[in-house]
Amino acid sequence: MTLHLYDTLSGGKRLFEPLVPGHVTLYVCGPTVYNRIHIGNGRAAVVFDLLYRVLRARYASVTYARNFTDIDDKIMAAAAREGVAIDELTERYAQAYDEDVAALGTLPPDLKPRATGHLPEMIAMIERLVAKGHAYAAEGHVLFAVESDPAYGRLSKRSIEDMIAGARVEVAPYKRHPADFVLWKPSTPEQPGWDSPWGRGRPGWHIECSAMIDKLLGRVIDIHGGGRDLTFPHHENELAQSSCAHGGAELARFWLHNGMLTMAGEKMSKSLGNIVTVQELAARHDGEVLRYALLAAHYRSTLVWSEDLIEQARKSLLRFYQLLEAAGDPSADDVPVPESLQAALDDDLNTPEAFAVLHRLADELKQAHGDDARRRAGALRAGARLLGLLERPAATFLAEDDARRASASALAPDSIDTLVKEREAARKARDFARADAIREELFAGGIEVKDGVDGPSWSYR
RNA sequence: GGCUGGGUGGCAGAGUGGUCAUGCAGCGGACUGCAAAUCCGCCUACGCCGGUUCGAUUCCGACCCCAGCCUCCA
Repeated sequence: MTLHLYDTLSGGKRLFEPLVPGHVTLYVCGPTVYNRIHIGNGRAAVVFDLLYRVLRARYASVTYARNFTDIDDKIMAAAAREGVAIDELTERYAQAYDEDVAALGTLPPDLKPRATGHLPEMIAMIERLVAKGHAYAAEGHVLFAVESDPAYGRLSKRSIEDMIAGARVEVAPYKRHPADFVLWKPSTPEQPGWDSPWGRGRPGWHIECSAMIDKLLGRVIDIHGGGRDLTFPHHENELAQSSCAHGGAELARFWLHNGMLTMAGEKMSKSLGNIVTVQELAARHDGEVLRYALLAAHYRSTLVWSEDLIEQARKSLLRFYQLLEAAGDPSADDVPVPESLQAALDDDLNTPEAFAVLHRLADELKQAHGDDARRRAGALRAGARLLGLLERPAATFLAEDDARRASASALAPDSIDTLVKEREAARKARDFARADAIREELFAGGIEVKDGVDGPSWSYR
């Protein structure tokens, strides 16, 4: 079986094979650390975590790097607002990021480079671009000259002319061309800065990724990932810088971009303010449920985020875990990933198809008995594990889900037991009107009573 | 305004030139004192208009609508 991935640059699915056989290099644009991330940011982390897992299952060695942008004007503003030092602020939110994405079931990347740790590399790359005539200094700034790169615009599929036509920003007077972008900019004495050939200053946004990729992963990496909204200008500029600095070499062999999350028809974004943080969601929902919800759509399409989506995800996982428990909760160790599921993920990470496969496996498991059921449960779990799901003991998930229902219920367990006993007594006396009234009361309180052969039992609904 | 992508059943969301996505919700039946769970069945789909074709939701063209990007953004 072969892995096919959609590449933004070539505009289609292509067979993926690493440049160096058996070893994959993956770089994903991480967060600018100045606040808590929202669930849309979480989607990117989960999507590329899934890719990481699929690659690791397939290749002997995968190096996954995800950066922290820890120098940026928004960070400076946030630090000033909160009255804390910049490094304190960035450290706090870098840790918060790690916590948030861990809650979504992501594995830590192999490398987590920070921009502030790579100033010499950035300065060196800017110097190289200046020397090659791709960049120029002006009024303390260093700018990349887009006209020096005939291929500029190829990633986002727009021409320099298009960009000028749609320009909404005022063009700085020192730019030779309106689309030229900043590689280096001067800092005032109060602003953080580093000494450079162009005076004390700080890097532009895009150069860090180019410099860190070059240093940590090599000139040409296999896969570069990030959100769709990074395609332009961030990735376009990264590509221009790196390829111009490296004599035209491609920066990445595959460019992967995940789609956006929307809330009520609009993109969830910090600037629009229509965000819901991962922290807030994780307090109310199981992280695995959130992960399932994020993977419910194909990673390239827009996903409509809603409470209903979360509830659907919870119900699916509840069903899977209940079936696993009924089958003795077998482990997936040494169980191969079902072929149909592997095929779904190998087709550009088709998670909706993968979920359909899991539900089919679950249907078959439900019909099975004994050893056959155990075997099928193991297969279900092995498939789900590749998605980073169903990795906990079933009893753990079910108990935690129950606890969440319990805390949402108005009824205390004691009074529930009392009511259930009362109802059972009424049933014995064939006072069904009374029994049903109690059932209604419990139901209203979020409790479902089930009459089994061993007597009644109840659970949160 | 420019560029890119998309419009699938109540909702979410895959996919395909002619037999099924899948999940949730809903409806009917079996089972149950009644329910729940389970099982069986049902339901309404491919924005609009043309074209290609024996046949198009799927290919082509126009149109309408939506989203993303063009400014920090996953």
